[in-house]
Amino acid sequence: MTAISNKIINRLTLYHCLLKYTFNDKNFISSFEIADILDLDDSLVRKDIALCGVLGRRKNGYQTNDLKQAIEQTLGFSQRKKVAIVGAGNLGTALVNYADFKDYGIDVLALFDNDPSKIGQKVGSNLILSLEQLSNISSKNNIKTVILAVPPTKAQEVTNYVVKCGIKFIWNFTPVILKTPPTVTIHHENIVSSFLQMHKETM
Amino acid sequence: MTAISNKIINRLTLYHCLLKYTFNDKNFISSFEIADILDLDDSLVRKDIALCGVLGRRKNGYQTNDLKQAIEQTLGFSQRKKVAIVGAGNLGTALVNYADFKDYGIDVLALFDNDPSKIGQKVGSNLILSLEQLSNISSKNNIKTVILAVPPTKAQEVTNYVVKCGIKFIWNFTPVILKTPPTVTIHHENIVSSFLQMHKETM
DNA sequence: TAGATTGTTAATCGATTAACAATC
DNA sequence: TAGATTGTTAATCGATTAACAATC
Repeated sequence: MTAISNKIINRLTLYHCLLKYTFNDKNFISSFEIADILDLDDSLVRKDIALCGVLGRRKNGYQTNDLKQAIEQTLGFSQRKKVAIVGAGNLGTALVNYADFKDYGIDVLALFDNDPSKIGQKVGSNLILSLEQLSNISSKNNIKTVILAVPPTKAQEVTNYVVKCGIKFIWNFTPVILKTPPTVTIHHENIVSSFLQMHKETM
Repeated sequence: MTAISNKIINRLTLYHCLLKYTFNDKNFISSFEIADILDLDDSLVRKDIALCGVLGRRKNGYQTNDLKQAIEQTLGFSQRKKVAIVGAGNLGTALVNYADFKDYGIDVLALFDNDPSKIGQKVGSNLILSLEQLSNISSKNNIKTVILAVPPTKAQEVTNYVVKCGIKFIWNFTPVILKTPPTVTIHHENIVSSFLQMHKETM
């Protein structure tokens, strides 16, 4: 299978948001409506939808339920993705409680920190565990993905450790460019870049 | 001036992270080194750098200080960007305390919520204010940008209100596709899309 | 029917990569 | 000098847009 490009993944999630929140009471939606609200070209929308294997009706557009399910199928929302969060600071604790993750197949199973004063405390229903336990818990639960939300000064050191624990995907919320073996996939979450993109006209 | 593309903005912030955290003790860095660590083509790196107006030395590469400052200049880190956060839930409070914002010129001036039980409480050094006060405070402080971190059910309603208050940029952390007049710039922060991009090989 | 909309091909646009002369 | 690296042009690749026949 040809991997779907990042841009297409991004647009498909936007279509999904539209279907879930904006057009949840409609039966049909056309490529023109989607294109209009998201400021895209209508033929681009049709191509994206064709990629999900959905067929429209010539006069009515696409059935919203079909389309929503097809997007979920294409993006793998029903495949559960087990995740551990490392770093129980502001961001880590916010992400533990991020309710939307569940809808997209992301299950946060554990929250780790190094700080003795935090270990043992609860964040929502999650207990903060000592980072030492990651190795054990990740192998028991087959966790391959870590959300990294530690201070920049600790980022590389903690990365080295989680890689040793067998972690294969690191969603990096620190500003540090991490070095890892080629078998590990890093995804750098560049929150500030996103802000600057919004403001670029004023730069 | 031709606006810099989103992709270039993203790469420039990554180069900046490298200079700030990884190569902060080096005097020179070559396009090959940057390309290697970020898995990019070296000529792409040189083009990006040329865009910032930095000249390298044929044998040594680029001076790290020059390059870092030029990126900051190009991306406008020293222009202060005043921001209000609307929604004092987990995410809103995490973002208020996000220390890195300052380094990029983002000043969070106020935090608003609708919930009477939250209003008046403190988050770090910030007081949670009633959303009714946004109009006043944004016009007094010339705040044109809002970070929207409210529940999906309130997203459009609150958006309508902040637009009425004169807000021109909305950084949308909700999953709802917002409708606004064309004079307002929306930037949809699609956190889950980002995760799915990382995991796409496993889809 | 006439109008709206799909599905898809061809054309265009923009971004990346390859190549290489210049030169420190 | 020889080697490394820039700066930049030309070639390629991929993504978007335009166009339109098919058809409900």
